Amino acid sequence: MDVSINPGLYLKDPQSTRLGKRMVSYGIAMISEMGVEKFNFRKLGQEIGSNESSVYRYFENKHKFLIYLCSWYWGWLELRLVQETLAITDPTNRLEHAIDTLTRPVVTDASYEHIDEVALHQIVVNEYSKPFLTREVDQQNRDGYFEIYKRLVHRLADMIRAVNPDYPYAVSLSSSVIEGSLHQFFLEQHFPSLTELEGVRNHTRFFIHLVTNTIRK
Amino acid sequence: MDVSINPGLYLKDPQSTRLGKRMVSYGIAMISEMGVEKFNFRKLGQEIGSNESSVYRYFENKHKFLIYLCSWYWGWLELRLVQETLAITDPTNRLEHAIDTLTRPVVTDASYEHIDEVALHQIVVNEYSKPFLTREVDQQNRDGYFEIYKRLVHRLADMIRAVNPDYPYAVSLSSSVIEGSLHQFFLEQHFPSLTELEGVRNHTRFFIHLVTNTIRK
DNA sequence: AATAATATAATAGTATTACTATCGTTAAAT
DNA sequence: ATTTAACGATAGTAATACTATTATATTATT
Repeated sequence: MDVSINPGLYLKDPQSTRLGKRMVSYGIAMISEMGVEKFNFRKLGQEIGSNESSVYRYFENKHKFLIYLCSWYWGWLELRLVQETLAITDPTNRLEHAIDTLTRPVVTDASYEHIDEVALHQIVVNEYSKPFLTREVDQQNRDGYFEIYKRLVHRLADMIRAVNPDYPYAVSLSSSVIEGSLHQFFLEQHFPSLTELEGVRNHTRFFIHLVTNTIRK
Repeated sequence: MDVSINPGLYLKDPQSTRLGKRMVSYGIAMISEMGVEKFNFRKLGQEIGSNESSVYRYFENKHKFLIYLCSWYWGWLELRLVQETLAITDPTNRLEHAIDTLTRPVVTDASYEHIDEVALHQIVVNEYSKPFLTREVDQQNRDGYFEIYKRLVHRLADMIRAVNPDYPYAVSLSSSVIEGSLHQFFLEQHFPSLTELEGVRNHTRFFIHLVTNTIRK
């Protein structure tokens, strides 16, 4: 199964060549270490034994590269969400599994060799709103760059509605959980006094409890 | 009542001079219109009929200027929170009023002439995580630049605990509400398909319902 | 195998930005 | 009246995010 990404996010599909895959792979490693601010295409070119200009032939700019990586992350999460909930017929049970999938700490997925999901999660946690918080967000939304993310939010919202069709804020609750999960991971790392969710299971516990109580009839 | 801000955020207190106040006032207007990316001190200097170098004598850099403005916002919110909940003795009632204060759309506060709270809220919504999402966040946290924000989160957490002392995630719930409120405003503006909270009262309804149900015994 | 087409590497260059440094002038304090 | 501090104006710097160009390597076509 492959994660499909809006072609507007790249000039040449990085999945189509060895070099392109190296850009993605090393890009994830570098950004998770140094952050997007200090990352640039010159450094990436050097790191992969290639050149700045070659990277620019694959990606228009750094920002789109970041959106590309985040899209991959959300697409991957969506795949896992579908896989892990497909067989579950009971709505409540399915919703709980969905929240678990979306909020528990990420571990490496062997299915994708050249992508380090843990490092990618680290990026998304530490830069999660940067793809959104720019003046160009509305244009980029129109261009469909956030489709995967939006689909994910709606999937969870559907599962919420399946448990309680009368709850009027299913989408807001869903977007709160997905964004909130990242935020709590961020707090755990940088502002531990602002969260109690240290440890592996607490994220999931917190959000399952929150959602089930919120939508209880 | 004055909002007190960590002196490390400025070189010279902008509240202490007319020129400084103009920097803050026009800075808010400009950033809310053009966003932090396109905003810079040269433009601000021009706008206030002064000079880039003068602005640099008040603020070390653009990022600290943004943190200064956000701190002002959070300090102002904290003041309102205290004012509006002080007289309420019933914990549940107090918590609901607190959430209302923190989540309802901002309207202008006549007490502060040179600050446009609505524009400031606009900034916080559209750039809310930028003060945090930098590599320097840990150092800046150590320097105390986020104390006001943290105090606000703990205030709300205390009120949550006052209603239900057994709920184990009061701080996480509090930080989720405060961050989530901004996020839902952001979605309303840029991704209306990801939220149902259009209109004036829905934000408050959503969060009061969420919190009270979540911590219900 | 020869040739054409394409992909990549290397380098140089440009415009912008986020500051710093300097200095003359104005305003405020003593 | 004189010192001191604040401000305004200009120039300069280092870094960044690209763009443009050309040479070289790789791949595809015949």
